Amino acid sequence: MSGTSTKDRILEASIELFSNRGFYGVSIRDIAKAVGIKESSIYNHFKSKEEILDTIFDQFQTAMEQTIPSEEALEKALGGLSAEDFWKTGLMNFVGKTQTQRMEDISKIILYEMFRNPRARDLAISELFTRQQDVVRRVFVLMKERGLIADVDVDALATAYSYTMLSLQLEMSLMKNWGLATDAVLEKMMSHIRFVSRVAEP
Amino acid sequence: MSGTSTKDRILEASIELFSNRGFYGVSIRDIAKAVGIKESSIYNHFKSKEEILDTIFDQFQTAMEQTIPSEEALEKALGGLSAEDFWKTGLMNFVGKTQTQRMEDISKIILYEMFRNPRARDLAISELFTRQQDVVRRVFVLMKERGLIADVDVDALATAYSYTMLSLQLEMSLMKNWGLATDAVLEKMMSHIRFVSRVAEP
DNA sequence: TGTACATCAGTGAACGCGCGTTCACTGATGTAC
DNA sequence: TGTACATCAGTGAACGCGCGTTCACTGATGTAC
Repeated sequence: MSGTSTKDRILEASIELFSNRGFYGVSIRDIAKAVGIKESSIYNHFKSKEEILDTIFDQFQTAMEQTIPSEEALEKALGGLSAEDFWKTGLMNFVGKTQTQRMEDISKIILYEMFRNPRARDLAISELFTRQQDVVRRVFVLMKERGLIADVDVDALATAYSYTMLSLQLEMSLMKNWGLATDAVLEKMMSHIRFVSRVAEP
Repeated sequence: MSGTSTKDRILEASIELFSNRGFYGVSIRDIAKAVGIKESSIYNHFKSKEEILDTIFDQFQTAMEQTIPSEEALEKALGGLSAEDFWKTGLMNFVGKTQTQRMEDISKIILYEMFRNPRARDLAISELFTRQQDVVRRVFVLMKERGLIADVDVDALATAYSYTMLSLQLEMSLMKNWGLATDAVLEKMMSHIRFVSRVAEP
């Protein structure tokens, strides 16, 4: 299986290390040790340390672009759910999925590096800030069409929803990082969903 | 004047450098060059590079604790303003003040380091996440007492307001960092204030 | 007032160390005939 | 089937470099008598 090639193992280890200590806090020797090879072997798979980061960003971007839901997918996901239940279901899927751990780690790397790495900056703007808000906005538009929410400003509603969630995700990520309890943050997320749903009630 | 002592100049330069390149991205030689002294001179003022960071965090914490407004100060600031005008005034003060540039830079350092530095983690939780929300909550309580806002859940309202602003401040900080236009982010802030005010209208 | 001494910020040279990267190599595996 | 050769992942040793920090020093300023 291709999932266990040395190249992939280098990427896995790098994501885990970079997300905890930042790109500059991790050495090629750290990565090699985590993979179980010698540092010179890394260069059989990547031209430089920078290229490892680039490859991680490439994979993230591809994965994010593939997760943009189509209009049909959104309608199907919404199904017969109320606004509140829809967001709660989405949140539980997000929290429960182990698959998102990888994406969460890469998001952390992007937040780390966005102030000095132009690629990370672009990904932060397009994927973390803009994309998330955009999907949320499309869902609210759909909900409005179906009469699930009142005739409110969907842009402002999407900002209030997604930007709050972004901060809460950051706080959640920080808690997890240090092994602290995440209950309070999760409760804040649920409470925020209830609040936004109530505010937009038809 | 004490503001131009070598020690203070080292702190100033460190804040500027750390906030742009992170603690590990800046060397003692970088700091010395920015101040205009030799690297060995740094050690006449600080025991180690780590101690510079600690001192910066100390100053930040002291400054933050001094800016907790008293109940009287809040009442006075609210004056006869409407909810919307109060927040807009606060935002313009925040954006306009050059004095906050320093605090903004240190906030950036804290966000940078909070995943690996325990002190930064504690400051992030207490000063960036909790404190801001708490002051906002107190303002909403006051507004509710005066009938300026409806009988809504002030905790949820404070979360929606302050956590959204936190993300927007992060986005603003990113834009400024790269010399990109901040108009769109500022407009999002204003629009969010209008939205929250409308939502809580009595 | 002048002299002797203490204090203190700044300096230049050096230290040991970990960094990213290179390179000649080894040994296993695949391919051609 | 066996032999010759190419390919390729992994290795150990070494490189030049920048890092944080130390240390003996210098020269200016302050203090005591």
